Amino acid sequence: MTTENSISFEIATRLRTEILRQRFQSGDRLPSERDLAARFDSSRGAVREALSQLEQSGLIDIQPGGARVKPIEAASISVLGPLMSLDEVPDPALVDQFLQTFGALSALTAREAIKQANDEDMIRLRRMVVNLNRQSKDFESMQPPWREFLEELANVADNLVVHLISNDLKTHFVEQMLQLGFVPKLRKTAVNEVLSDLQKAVAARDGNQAQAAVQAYFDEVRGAVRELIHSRLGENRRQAV
Amino acid sequence: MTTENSISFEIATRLRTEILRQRFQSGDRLPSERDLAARFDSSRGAVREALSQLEQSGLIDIQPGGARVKPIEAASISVLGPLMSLDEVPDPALVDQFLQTFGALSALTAREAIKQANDEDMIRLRRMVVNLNRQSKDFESMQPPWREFLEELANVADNLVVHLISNDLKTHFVEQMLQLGFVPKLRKTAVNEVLSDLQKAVAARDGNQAQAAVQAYFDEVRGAVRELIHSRLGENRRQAV
DNA sequence: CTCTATATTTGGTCAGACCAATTTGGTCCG
DNA sequence: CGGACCAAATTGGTCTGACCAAATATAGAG
Repeated sequence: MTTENSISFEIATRLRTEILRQRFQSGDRLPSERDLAARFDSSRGAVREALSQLEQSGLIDIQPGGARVKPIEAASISVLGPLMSLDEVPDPALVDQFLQTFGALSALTAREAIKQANDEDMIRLRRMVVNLNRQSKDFESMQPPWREFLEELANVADNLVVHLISNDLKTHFVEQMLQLGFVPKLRKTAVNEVLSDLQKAVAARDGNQAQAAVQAYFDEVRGAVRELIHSRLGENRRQAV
Repeated sequence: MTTENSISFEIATRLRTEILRQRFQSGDRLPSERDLAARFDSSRGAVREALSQLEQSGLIDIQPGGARVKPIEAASISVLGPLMSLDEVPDPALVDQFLQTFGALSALTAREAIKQANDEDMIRLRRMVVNLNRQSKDFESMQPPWREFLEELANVADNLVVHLISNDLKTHFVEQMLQLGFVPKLRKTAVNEVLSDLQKAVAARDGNQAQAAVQAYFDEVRGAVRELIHSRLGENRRQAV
């Protein structure tokens, strides 16, 4: 974004973090706008803009009488980014849920893309899958062609709902993963099998099989990422001692 | 929500509608805050709160020099509700995409719920599936037990990411469907087959099979809803003539 | 202790002002 | 004619101070 340097954005960020860190019980009243303005050494207008954002993301409920904190479960998906950035190393369970979800949506996209593709699309997709199989089966070298493949699937499937969700999901996530130098170690034999299935599915134009294969790939990534985060958390714990 | 009666909310709603109706080309500059305040007969503060919301939902980009409209594809999932409410009868393609997506997430939830359920959970789930099968196979009578079943699955799976997405997806959608008196006509034999598969899957604790069955059910609903919307659109066209 | 009436607090909105950055318009030069 | 440059107008970002109506808290009466 571009307006991230404004005071209201800063206030929203700090309040959001406090809420996500459970500094407030659900149902608690937030300090009044005037108090917040004083605390952040700014004006009511800036605070109101920040609160307006937090309300739209479902974290608070503004009423005459006071703003009340809502449970995290009531929030919108837009809080996922901030939620994963709370600590240096994100919550493993949350990352796993993210990958599950992103995998399911990608798999759906694959199914629908194959269902709706025209001949040219299929040619392109087949070529990309073959290319995927050519790469050595480590995460680093497979990432770019996978990304390309998923984007092409999304183009063909042309599902706006999934697209919009992906906008929210990818925000902050990929960058945080990369920033941590994430290189999950995939099990090559398993990945080979998945890719083989995927290639067959695309060749035979079998949407359901392609869906299963894509999901299986993400499940592989999930397992590798889980291990990686746990070892990372172990390191941090050792450093802390 | 509770603050939907404010001026800033009204301004945001009207501007959002105009943007979604493509009244502005992507990249166009929005009128200045002062102009908008004059046009809506209000103050800059109210307009700024509205614009702040629109920016958070990814519809515009506020910069010194002016606010610019972004392409809809860049928006957040929170625009889905307004997007489907643009016309009295929502865009069939969009509804189909919604059901695809919701179905895929529900199917994922089923898989993970069965994977993580303890013995008590499984007993409850099995009972609910049997109960599902007892109902007559029309949409109206199956809706409540399905809803209950899906909620239970979500409780067991406990996937916050899917939960947050569902918050956004369900907003405005269900009510609009109900408001239209939507009663899709399911193909009973197909539904029976799906439910039978689902029951077997839950009995055998086969997550993947349950996932496939749930998805198949949603695909059935998709087909029925598609027909229904098309006939509804036909009626409207006839009325218009 | 309960209930009511009053005073205070809170959000909703507005008007007006200042600053810094951008945009715009015009001018001058090649 | 075209491009570079500069000044003026515009725009967003922020603050101050004010008023209203609704909600809340408080004190007092029963």
